Amino acid sequence: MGQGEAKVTAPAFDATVQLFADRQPGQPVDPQCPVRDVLDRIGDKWSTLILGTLAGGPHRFSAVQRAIPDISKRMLTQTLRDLERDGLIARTVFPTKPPSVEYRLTPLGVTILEPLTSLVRWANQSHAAIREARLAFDQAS
Amino acid sequence: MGQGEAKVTAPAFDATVQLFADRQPGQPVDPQCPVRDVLDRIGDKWSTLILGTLAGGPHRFSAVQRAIPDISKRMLTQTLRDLERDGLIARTVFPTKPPSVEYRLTPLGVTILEPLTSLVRWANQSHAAIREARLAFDQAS
DNA sequence: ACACAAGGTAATTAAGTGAGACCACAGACG
DNA sequence: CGTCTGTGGTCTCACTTAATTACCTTGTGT
Repeated sequence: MGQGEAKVTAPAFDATVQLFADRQPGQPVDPQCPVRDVLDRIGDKWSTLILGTLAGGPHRFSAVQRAIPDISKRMLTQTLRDLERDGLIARTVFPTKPPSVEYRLTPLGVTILEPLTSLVRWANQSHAAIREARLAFDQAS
Repeated sequence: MGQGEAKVTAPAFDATVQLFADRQPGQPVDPQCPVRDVLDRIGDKWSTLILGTLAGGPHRFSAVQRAIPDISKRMLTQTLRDLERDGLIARTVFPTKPPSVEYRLTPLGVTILEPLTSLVRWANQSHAAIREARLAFDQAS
């Protein structure tokens, strides 16, 4: 075996395969390839929700927490820091009476909204089909 | 406070905000919204890599494992099952001499390639900038 | 009988996540 | 004066989930 397994069923797939980890068929995946790196970051539980919130404009710490009520302060702090470290959001401290902190998307952070929106659109469109598939799968168990 | 924080800085953001969890500003996020549901699934360590592999055509279990060498059999089995449960991939058993199993994308699974490719393209384009930002952030610690 | 491979499961361990106490600072209240 | 509130966090601990290592089952060629 090993020959003729990976038959391309549509030309559009070629581009996708090339984009994924830019590897040759049969070659191992680079563990530090951009795809894995990025998906590890935005694939967590909160990053996309925070990015989606900040897409609506700058928010203060407590404002983000109000927008996403079921996030704990610990996770909010950590996720914000991770996003800041990756250059997707910027943190600005204002020396007001009680010091307030504002978070906003950087230009780089803005650029991720497009692919993210594309994924969100797919999620909304496909959610019903996915739930059906789950139901059918669970009944056949 | 609470007023005027979420100032929209560009019209494109509106659509994004609407897509995210289809919530009103100030309203809490639905914990079961499609976005969270989908991102929980494809946001894990291996799903996207498997989808990217199967984008190149049907693969047998061991072929997927060869394509992604650093995945354990346990995770490969589980991720394949989860993707099958969600209707993104189909599992077909062939009663050959040693019974072989083939995994392939379903029509629904094919439709996720487009948004996913969009994200992968962003990852490749932005990886350098992200690594720079990380370096700068870590030096300023 | 023996090694070997495909496909999968069981048990163990590492990582992610959450709840809540605590801190520093300033101002308002009593 | 001493306490209370609000902001933007940090810290520790317990818990839930993800992920790795190690084993099992079935068939097959030698």
